[in-house]
Amino acid sequence: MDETDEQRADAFFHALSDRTRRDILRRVLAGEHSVSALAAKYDMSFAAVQKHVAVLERAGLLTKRRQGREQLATGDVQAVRSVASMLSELEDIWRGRVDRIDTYLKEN
Amino acid sequence: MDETDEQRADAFFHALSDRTRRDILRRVLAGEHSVSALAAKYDMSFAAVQKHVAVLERAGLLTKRRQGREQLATGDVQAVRSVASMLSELEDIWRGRVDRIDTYLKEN
DNA sequence: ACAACATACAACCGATCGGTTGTATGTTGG
DNA sequence: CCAACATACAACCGATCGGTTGTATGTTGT
Repeated sequence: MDETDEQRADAFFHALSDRTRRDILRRVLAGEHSVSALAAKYDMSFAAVQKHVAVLERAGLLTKRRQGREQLATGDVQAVRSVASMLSELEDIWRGRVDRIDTYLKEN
Repeated sequence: MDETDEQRADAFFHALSDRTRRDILRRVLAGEHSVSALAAKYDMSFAAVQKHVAVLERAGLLTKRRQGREQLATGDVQAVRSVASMLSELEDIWRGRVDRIDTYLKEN
């Protein structure tokens, strides 16, 4: 967990901390959706949904590809897995199965 | 993912979205620490650290037990695992291995 | 060509966040 | 007993968040 990883973790967990964004992520993991198609599903403005998509994109949890006038969003399962691996690291710490404790907790 | 689970997810991911809180969680997963012992590790006020501990506690990521005048905090690895299982669910959606799609995405 | 559509982004607003200081309450060691 | 310690919590502050409306820019179908 270096500085860069901590920044990625900040972005990941922040992006996942909002219900609407988690719901959007589920949809785009199931398949490509345009931003407007996503916006149509929620009781909020297009701009609000567009910003949620942007947050997920900045965190690396989805990518967009342009097709004509639409922007198609797809969930990035590898990013989801790297969040999962951050949690595994926590589990490893709990198990005491940490190779170099000092990198995780600069003691004491 | 019912309403209650969504609330838990909100609390989990919000709690994990802060660096200091993730660091505290690592420490208390490795072993019990009093709130003051934790506070001593960070360049911020005791009150700030106490609030971080409270956020982790409200999310269920740690529990406290009183011993004399100290409050000893321990990380709850089961809570960490239930966050991991929320991510597995996302992976399942990506794989198309979702039993009841409608419960995840009330289409269309 | 051009009207309608899809997207992006800025400005703004109230609410929440992460930090501070100060105060109150309980616990303990000498 | 009481001074020092450990914790909790309220009030406050600037920054960020999640939402809004409005505007600009590109793309498309007819």
